[in-house]
Amino acid sequence: MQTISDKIYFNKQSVRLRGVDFFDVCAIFECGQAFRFDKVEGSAHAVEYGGVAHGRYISLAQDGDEIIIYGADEADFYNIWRGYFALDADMAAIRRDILAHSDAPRLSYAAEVGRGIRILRQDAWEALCSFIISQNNNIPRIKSLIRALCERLGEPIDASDMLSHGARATEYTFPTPETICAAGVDVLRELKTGFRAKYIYDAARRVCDGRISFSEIYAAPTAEASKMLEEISGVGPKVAACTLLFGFGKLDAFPVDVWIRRVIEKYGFDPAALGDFAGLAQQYLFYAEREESK
DNA sequence: TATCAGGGTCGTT
DNA sequence: AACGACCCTGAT
Repeated sequence: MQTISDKIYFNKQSVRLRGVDFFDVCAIFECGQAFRFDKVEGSAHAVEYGGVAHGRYISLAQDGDEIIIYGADEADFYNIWRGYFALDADMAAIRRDILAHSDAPRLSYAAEVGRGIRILRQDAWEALCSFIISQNNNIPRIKSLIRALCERLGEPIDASDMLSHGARATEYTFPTPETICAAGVDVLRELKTGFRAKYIYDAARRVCDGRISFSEIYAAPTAEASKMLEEISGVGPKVAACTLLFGFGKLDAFPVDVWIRRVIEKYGFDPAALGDFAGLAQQYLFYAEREESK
């Protein structure tokens, strides 16, 4: 197991890590991989983001190389958050591998801009559903649609002790495929998901009746896993790649979206043969391009 | 107020 | 392989 950080301190409701490198809370949550975390305004820390993942509300604060996870104890840290935040990944080695596969100046630049990005290990169903919603949509609306979906069909979480960390008194889990099946496609329409309603419903149906098997997708190589996901109506190569990258930990998945097309066009960037960690390279390029457009 | 575009995909040529 | 349609809304 890779060294997580120099020191870890556990309290009843928080975990503090010191000496963490390649970890930028702002970049992690602003690079468009997770839609349920928001910046905590008026935080006592330099940066703090709060949100729900794996059925729990937490916030992640950062001051320099010190990270604090609020709302987590030692058991949660080892069972959930160490993996979720990829704290066991050898980022230096991964970055060396990426840069050894391509000497494109734009990539080395973007890898510096996005130095602190980590690919979060999100729940597979949540990732699938979220990136179905993301198609032909903008990030603010994607976030508000997902919030509405969770408030309507998710389970309430008592987050009253996290109010000072950006939580509402009640937060909601991401709804299961079973819940979405039971609710029906009309509920998804009411939430104004538009033409995506039938796609979300089809995905839920296929997961519930076993036509989509997450364990088979996990076991399959990325190209085959993508074909399995593409059986779902409304899932093409891009949504499948995002699902595999963020929900199944397949770091070689390389989502090609409008921003990456732009990078390929503008810089003559060649995305072929980026290696086993192409997905992180994609996040570097995506993040750098979007930051520049602001 | 009007128009464009948004982390794409589908159905039709 | 190319092209328009698609729900709705954030941005200009």
